[in-house]
Amino acid sequence: MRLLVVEDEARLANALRRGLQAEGFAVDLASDGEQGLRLAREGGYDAVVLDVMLPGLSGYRVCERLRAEDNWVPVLMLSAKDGEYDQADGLDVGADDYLTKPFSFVVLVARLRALLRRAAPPRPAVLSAGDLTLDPASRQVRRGADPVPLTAREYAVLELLLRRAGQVVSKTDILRHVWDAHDDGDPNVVEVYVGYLRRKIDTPYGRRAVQTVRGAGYRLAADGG
Amino acid sequence: MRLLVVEDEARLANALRRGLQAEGFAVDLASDGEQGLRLAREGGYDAVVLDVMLPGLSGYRVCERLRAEDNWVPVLMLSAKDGEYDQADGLDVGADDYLTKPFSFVVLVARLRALLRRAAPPRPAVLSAGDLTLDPASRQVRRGADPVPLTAREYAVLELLLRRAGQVVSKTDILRHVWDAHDDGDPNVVEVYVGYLRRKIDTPYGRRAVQTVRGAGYRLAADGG
DNA sequence: AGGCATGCTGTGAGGACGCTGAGAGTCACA
DNA sequence: TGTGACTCTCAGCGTCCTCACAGCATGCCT
Repeated sequence: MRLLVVEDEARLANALRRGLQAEGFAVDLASDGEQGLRLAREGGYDAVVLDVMLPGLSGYRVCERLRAEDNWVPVLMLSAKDGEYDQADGLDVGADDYLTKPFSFVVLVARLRALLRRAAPPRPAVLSAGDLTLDPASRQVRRGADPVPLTAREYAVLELLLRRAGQVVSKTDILRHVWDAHDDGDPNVVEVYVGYLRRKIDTPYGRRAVQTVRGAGYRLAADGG
Repeated sequence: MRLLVVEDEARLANALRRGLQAEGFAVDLASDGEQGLRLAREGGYDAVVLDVMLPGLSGYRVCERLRAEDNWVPVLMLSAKDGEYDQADGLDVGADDYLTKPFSFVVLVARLRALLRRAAPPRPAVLSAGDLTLDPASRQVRRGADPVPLTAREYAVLELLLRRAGQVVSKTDILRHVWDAHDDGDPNVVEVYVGYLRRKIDTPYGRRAVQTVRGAGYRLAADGG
C-alpha cells in the first residue's frame, strides 16, 4: 500500500513517515501543495494524507483540483481547525475523511485502513497455480489463455484444491466442503469428480496439476503441474 | 437514499429521523441491536447509522456480524465514548466512520454524504460492454447505434448486469436488487426477464452478451458478446 | 507372486436446472 | 369501458449434470 503524505511541518512529516512505514505502508512525502498535487496526479497511491494548512496551495484546493480532474484517490485531511463547519467544508471538497490536530496516531492508522478497505472493493483475488487460474468473481477458469468450462461441482472442487495449493486435501475434507456431507458420504464421488477435472485441466495439456496422494487425498501442484 | 438508524434513545432517534428526512433521505428506525441487525441484513439500505450502546446486542456486535456475513453496507457508528482506542475499535470491527456524542448534526450529514459518495464510486456517465451501452441519465440503451426500447424491469436487470460486467451475478442477487425480494422470491421471474432481454439485445444481432452460468447465475460478457 | 486395498473410469438412470409460450392480472390512458 | 403495455405465474420440455455402480488398473504388503 503506497501512501502520499502532504505536510509542510518537517518534524510531523517525518514522524508520520516513520510511523506509517512501521505499519507496513510505503510512504512518499510532499512538503507543499504544488508538489503534493503533482505527485498525486501521477497516481499510484492507494491513499493521500493531506494537511489543510500548506504554503502555496492549500489542502482544500489540492483536493478540489484532484476531484475536478476525476482523480478519486482516497483522501484523508488533517487540520488544526476543528470547527464543525470546517470539517463539513473539507468533506464537501471531496475528502473522504477528516482528522483534527492534535490527533492520535492509532486513530490515524485505523481511519486509513477503513479508507483503504472501502476503496478496494471486496473483489476476491484470483486464485492461481502456475498457468492455471480461477477468478471467483467471473467464475472463469483458464489454463494459460484457454478458458476451461467447468460444471458447478467441478468448479467447487477445483476452487477448494486451489485454495490449498501444495497441500494434501483429504477426500472427507472435500466431501465436507463441496458436498457438505458430514461423515457418511461416499468418497467415490470425489474420485469421479477429480477424474472429470483432470480430463479438462490436465490431460488435454499433458500436465499433472491434480496429484493423487495414496491413502491421504489429493494435492494440487503449486506450480500448476 | 435509504438509511437505517439504530438508536435506542427515542428522543434522539426521532430527532435524527426528522432531520435526515428533511435532508432528503428515506429513514427507517430500529430501537435495539437485534432489530437493527435484522433490518440491515435484509439489505436495501445505502448506509446505516449505528449507536454503540444498545440494549441486547451492542453496535460493535451488530457491525461485526454484518461484516462476517459479507455485508459491506457503509456504517457510521455513534458513541458516547471518546477514548482513541474505542474509536480504533469501532473502525476495526468494520465501521466506516465514527462520531462521538454529543455530535453536530451538520457534521453527521456531511460525513454521511462523504460515506455515500465513497460507497458509490464515481460512475462513468455511460455503462457499456462492447457496443452495448446504457446511459443512466437518459435511460437509453443502444446496441451500436440502434436504440433498444426496454421496459422498466428489463432495464433494471440490464443495468445491474452491466454494473458487474464480467462477473457472475446470482439470481437471488438479481432478485434482491431489482425486485427487492429478501430471500423467498421465485427465481423463475429472473429467467423470464433474462429471456426478454436476450430477445432484445442479443438474438436480433446474433450476439450472446447475457451468458448463463449453470448453477451460479448470469454473466454479462465484458465485451458485449 | 499373490492378495488386498485403494483409486480410476465407462455406463446409464434420474433429476435438477434453465428456457419458453400461454395466459391471467394490473395499470394507465383514451 | 376498451385497449395496450407490462409484469408475473405456471407448466411443459429439452439439456446438462450428478451420482451410483461395477469392473478394471494400480500400488502396497507379506
